[in-house]
Amino acid sequence: MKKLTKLIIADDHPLFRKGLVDLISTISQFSICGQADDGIEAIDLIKKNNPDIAILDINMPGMNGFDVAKKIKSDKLAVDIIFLTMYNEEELFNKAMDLGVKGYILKECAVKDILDCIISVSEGKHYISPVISDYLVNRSSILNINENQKSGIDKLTPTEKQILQLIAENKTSKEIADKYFISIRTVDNHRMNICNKLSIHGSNALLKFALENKHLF
Amino acid sequence: MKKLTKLIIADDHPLFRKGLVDLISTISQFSICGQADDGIEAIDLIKKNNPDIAILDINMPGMNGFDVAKKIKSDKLAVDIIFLTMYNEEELFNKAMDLGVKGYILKECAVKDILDCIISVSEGKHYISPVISDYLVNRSSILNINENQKSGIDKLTPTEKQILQLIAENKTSKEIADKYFISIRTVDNHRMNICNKLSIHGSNALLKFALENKHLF
DNA sequence: TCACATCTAAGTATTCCTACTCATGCAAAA
DNA sequence: TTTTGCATGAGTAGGAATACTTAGATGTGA
Repeated sequence: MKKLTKLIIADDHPLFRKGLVDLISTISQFSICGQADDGIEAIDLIKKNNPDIAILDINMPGMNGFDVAKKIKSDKLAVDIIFLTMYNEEELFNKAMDLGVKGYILKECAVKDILDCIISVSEGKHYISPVISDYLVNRSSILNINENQKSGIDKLTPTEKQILQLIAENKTSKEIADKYFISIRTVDNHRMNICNKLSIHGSNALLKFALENKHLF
Repeated sequence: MKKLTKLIIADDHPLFRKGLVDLISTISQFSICGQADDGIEAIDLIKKNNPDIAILDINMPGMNGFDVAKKIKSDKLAVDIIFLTMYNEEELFNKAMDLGVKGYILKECAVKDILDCIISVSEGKHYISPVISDYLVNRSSILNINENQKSGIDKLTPTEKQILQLIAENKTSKEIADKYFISIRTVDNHRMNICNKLSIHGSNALLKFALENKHLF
């Protein structure tokens, strides 16, 4: 016999909430012990009903999902969090990860995925929306389009790439020069040539570029 | 009736390869049309046998998995790639994503996960090892330990956080000063105070910190 | 052989950031 | 009320990166 898992749901769209409730109700293992319109209500419900899992919409009036997750963390409430969101932005996803969220699914996901997520989390596992995986993957194609065409790392010579690598590793021009037994002025010239080839300008432009794109070379 | 999916396997550990072959052979849908000891052999096999999926170990002598994936991409070979690796490092994972790899699993994964991965990819979907998801999630705890205790962003005043934010957005001290109608010297002082509170030193140290940690504030 | 790319190096100037010290005004807390 | 924290501003110094120019050495391919 399965252990009963108690859930609360917080979402400011009543219709969506109803759909979710209906979906979860089809599984006898789950019991919904509360529904909230916003984050503040959600926190109240969690403290009152002590659910195992809280399904939180990120975008809510007043306290949003992140605020609720922070509150749960700071108050050390024993509840696992699932974020349910419309946005698949990397920033949001990373923030959620940093808050220790157990599940992260997009509203556009298939019903099966949403159920899978709740089941996984109820079993103590993590679950991240397949679309997010796809997103992480597809990031490559976007990046490749942007960067193969726009930034043209391809245009760099081997030496230039090597130097760019070291810049990304926090090395100064002097350190690079010492490492290869060449003059700082040579490194300077390479830096300038790289800047020109990549069409980047301004203070510390190369460092910024190198840090943001080091996964590409 | 299911369509037959042809695979090739490249791994420099014969024993592991045998285990994998035996595992895959239990599923009639799959047919292994080649095995390779290293990357060069893998490329040959792919060109000769035209498989649907190539399962590549990242760590191989000569051409490694990344080299093979690059070659596949540059030669526009119509084969989906699954990376099978011992290392769950974020850098490697991100690089794999950027190469358009369809599946990414760790050797430590359960047999079921490995099969799930192959099946998913054969169905045209992506599959990323659950351990990687866990890794992405657990990164938070590591980060939180490292950064709540070590870096102490908490110690910063609101103004200092605001300035740090702008630094992360590529603003120079002058731009920040202009934006808030304050003197550059004031911004300078804030920068120095931030550096001291975070115990960071060196050229462009703040910019580096801001870029690497902007997801935290 | 000639042209071209690349690596090497130096000159000069400017801007930006770091580092440290000193000082004033304000508001909240002790 | 005095102290403390914070925001504000300036002086001075030096290190580092950008920006632009010129130029010798080397190797490759046409």
